[in-house]
Amino acid sequence: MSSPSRFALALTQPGEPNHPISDVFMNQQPPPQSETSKAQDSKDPRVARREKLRQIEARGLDPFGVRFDDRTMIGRCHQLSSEIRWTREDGTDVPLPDFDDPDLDYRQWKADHGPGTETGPNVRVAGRIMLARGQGKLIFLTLRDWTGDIQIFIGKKQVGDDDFELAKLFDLGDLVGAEGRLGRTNTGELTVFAESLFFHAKMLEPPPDKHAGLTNPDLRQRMRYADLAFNDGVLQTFLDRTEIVRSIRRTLDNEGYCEVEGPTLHMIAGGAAARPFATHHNTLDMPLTMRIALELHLKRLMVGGMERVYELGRVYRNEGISPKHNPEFTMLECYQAYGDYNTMMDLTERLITDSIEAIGGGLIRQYDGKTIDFTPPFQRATYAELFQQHTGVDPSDEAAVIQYAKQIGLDPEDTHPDVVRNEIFEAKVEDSLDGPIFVIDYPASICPLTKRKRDNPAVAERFELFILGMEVANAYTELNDPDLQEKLFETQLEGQDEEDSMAKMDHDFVRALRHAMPPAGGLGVGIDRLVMLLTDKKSIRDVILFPLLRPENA
RNA sequence: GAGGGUGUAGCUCAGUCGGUAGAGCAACGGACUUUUAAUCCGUUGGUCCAGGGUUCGAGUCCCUGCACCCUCACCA
Repeated sequence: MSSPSRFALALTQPGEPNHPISDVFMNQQPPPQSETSKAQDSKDPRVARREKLRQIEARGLDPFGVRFDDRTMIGRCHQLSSEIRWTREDGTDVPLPDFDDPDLDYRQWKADHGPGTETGPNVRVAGRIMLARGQGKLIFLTLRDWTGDIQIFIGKKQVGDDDFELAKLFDLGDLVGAEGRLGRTNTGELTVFAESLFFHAKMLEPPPDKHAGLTNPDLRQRMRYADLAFNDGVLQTFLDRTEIVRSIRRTLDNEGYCEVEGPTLHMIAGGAAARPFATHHNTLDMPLTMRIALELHLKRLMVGGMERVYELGRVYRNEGISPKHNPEFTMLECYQAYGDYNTMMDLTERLITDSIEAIGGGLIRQYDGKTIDFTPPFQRATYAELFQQHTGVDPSDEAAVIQYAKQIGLDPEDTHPDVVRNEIFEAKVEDSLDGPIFVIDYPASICPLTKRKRDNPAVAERFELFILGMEVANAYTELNDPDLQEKLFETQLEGQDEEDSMAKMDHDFVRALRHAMPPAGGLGVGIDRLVMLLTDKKSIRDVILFPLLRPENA
């Protein structure tokens, strides 16, 4: 976080002038007693922080601050550094040296070019104290807001005895403010030379290790606020996630899509194969499930005339937790009337390349030490081709497929041949798909919501996008034939448990299709996995702010 | 669900063969007006995840439980 964030909007802050807290806040109340005063508490760093809080109050300041207007965001300070001038006594400006040069000795440079004076714009910054270096009657702080870090110079002579006493009550993690001139220290570091100080909020808990941060993964997830505040890059990852989601909305909005909000409580958890969370409505005395997909309601809307429609929202699947699975996760589903799965392939590429543009870093990216080239068009290959390539077995040769399944330890008995094929595909092909690659044309019987190819009803017009073995997107030419849909809902594939089936009878959905849904392409994207890939994060928990955890031990 | 790993100071981590509980950072006291994870001197700080067992003696060995991580299974 030492470089300014690309969250450009945050660099300016609306507001009115305000006043140092000492002018507007006079707290005459006695300081509150700390909750406990047991002997062992003297060992606890929290006690020292409570004591400083009391002393801040005793100085007539609110240890939890007041409004602070006309703030200069720290990223903006870095931009304003170009306004720093070095003026000789004769009034001429000397161009400043290159402060990025690690060998620069600014003290020497000033001696060589002086005598003169450095001037710079006045700024008012606020943020969290990340580092503090005391040096007698001097204190250096490293202050961080969400646009970057900057150093604050606090000299006893410069801020006065009063503010210097206040600065001695600062702890790592406190939120403070400073007003003063922007300039450079002898080493050339951009610095706010404080003339007055402000106190905004006391951190009463001890901060994590100032260098290592909070590394305990359990604590990082339970105390995400501390993870965000003290671990480098965490905030940026989540800001990147926001940028990716914004970009996806922008891309779809620009293409004329309309965003909607479907119900999250479903009577029938359809649209995907997954176990749902069960819940209950009391007044209606009715069992309900949390949605596992967005699909069936968005298609109902296409029947109603929403020709380009999408929803970007949370779905819930009551299944295992792993580095790639969280019980609730974010899906995008979008549907385009009169399109097909090829339409959605092109759209998928635009959604991803636009997202990359939004967070920067280029189309060729690193993930876990591997390189992913997102330059479109992405590779395309059929399911059957890849099957043949990776297994050496012709997927249309049923006997050979069964033979191969037994060979790799699968049990093909009483199981539909397409399910067997797919188990082989998942076991032997998916993991080696580095991609980005569109796998197209799936066996029809495992795709009950997908239109079949006109010339080959055994194949469904479906693709999945794989990147480094991870399924990122899934799309169909949507099945809009109500009679076939009803039939597919009735067909339970052999060897498949009911809860594993995507085909759950939904009479209302079939009735909707009977009102005529236009031929359409539909796409689903796992947003969390896309964010993982674009931000180089190995665990879905690193891109979900508050992943599901077991309750904390008391 | 199975296997493996981890759990020690506020944080990050050592802890040998079973023999008085350690370091760095943070905190507290002191020196220092251009530092950069500031430095230097000094001090304080422990339910060794929980419970049980073996033992003269357990952070260490054994059993049970809990939490987290990893791999696998499940899960498009």
